[in-house]
Amino acid sequence: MTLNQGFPLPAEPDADRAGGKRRDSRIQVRNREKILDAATEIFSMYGYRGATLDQIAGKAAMSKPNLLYYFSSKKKLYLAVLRDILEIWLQPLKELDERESPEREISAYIDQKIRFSQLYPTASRVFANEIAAGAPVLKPVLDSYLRDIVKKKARVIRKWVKRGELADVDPYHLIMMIWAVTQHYADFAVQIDSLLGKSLDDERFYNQTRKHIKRILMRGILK
Amino acid sequence: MTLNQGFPLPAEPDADRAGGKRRDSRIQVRNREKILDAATEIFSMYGYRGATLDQIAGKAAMSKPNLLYYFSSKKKLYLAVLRDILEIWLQPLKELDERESPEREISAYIDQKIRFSQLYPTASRVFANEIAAGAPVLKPVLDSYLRDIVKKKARVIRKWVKRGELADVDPYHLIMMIWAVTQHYADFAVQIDSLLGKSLDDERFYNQTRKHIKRILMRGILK
DNA sequence: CTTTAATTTTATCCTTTGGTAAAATATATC
DNA sequence: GATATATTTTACCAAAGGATAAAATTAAAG
Repeated sequence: MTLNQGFPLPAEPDADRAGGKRRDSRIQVRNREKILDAATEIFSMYGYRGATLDQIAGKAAMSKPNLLYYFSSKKKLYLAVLRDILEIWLQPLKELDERESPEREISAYIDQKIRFSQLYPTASRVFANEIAAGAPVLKPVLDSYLRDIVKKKARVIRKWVKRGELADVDPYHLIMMIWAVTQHYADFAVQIDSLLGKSLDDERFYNQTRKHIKRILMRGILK
Repeated sequence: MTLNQGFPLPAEPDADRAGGKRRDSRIQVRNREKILDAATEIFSMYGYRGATLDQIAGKAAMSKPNLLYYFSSKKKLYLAVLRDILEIWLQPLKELDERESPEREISAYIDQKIRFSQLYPTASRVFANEIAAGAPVLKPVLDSYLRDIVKKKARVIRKWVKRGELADVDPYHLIMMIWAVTQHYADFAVQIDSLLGKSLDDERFYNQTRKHIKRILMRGILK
């Protein structure tokens, strides 16, 4: 199943690495990573427009011009962040396999999505922010790439339904329910912390959440 | 059941209406409303920090100083928007009534939430943005007011479980699943439009979505 | 029609922000 | 350790953004 040829965002026309020849030096790699982490966090809170390079530079513990040495513009930095996110966000869906049982496959899918929310809550929020802003950058990806994958996977689910292994559910709505519920725990982490004093970082809470989501959803869709 | 005494956000210390005595004139009311609508839309896309008064004024078809005549600062405007949202956002949950059957009550609750997503998708996104930003304004509300309501309603759900009218679900997770799924259709409307070419504005799609969500969730939680 | 108060516009201020230039410093290689 | 290259710092700039002042206009009341 080879659809995973690289991430479908405009390959940065180089430029992004403002520096010179001796590429990928130790310090280069480390600093780019530091910046991407900081940027993800700040973008996740304030969105593209609301984030400032000063904030990001601050969080990455370097000066703004220094940051701009690694990513020559705010836009390029944002694209780099989105590209990283998209890659890991898309992966799990691609793996739904009709030859396996829906019970096993959907269960595994939910596991992967909730794991993503646990591991990359900020990434999830950057994504949510981008969508809320009208997906100015990701729109083309949603309209083509994601659309195709989802369509393909909807067919898989439909096949399960036809085979009688699954209740008569609409594949698209099912996929979106899974996205909604799993992402919620990342996107609304602050709210959840206010209400329960818990987060997915807490391994006990993580497992309780995971099992609970699966229990309700699986009961809801299995025959 | 009187908990609904006014919205729990700091009552703006007047000031907000910059003008003089003859309050609530026709034009006053109309313009404040125009501004609140425009602000909700812009805040919903870019969050508090990312939104600009120029954009909002533009959308409200007036000049920035004119806007500031009605709301004396960006912060005050944001508070006014949040206050409106919170009020309608909180209402439905308050209505869960243990004396009725869970089937009926939860079904009605889902209906109200999805209706909210249909009627006020921008409001939903402003809320989501505020949470993503760390709830700088709403934190106190989440920590006190919302917390109390949810705790109270969790008790209602727990009672249903004890009575054997509901499967053994965790009340908090159930509430959050409902929030997650219903809000998703507002918060990720752009994504849904990309994937399905549909929105809740489409009455057919709205009903299909509503029924589908309810079918899966109710199957998942009813005995 | 005046007069008074409410609304809108114009001009302007100060701060923040994304970005650049160039000097200074550190790092690697010979 | 000298030289070339990579990295960081310092100083700045132009545009955008929130906000204010005061003049100009419009609407209400008598």
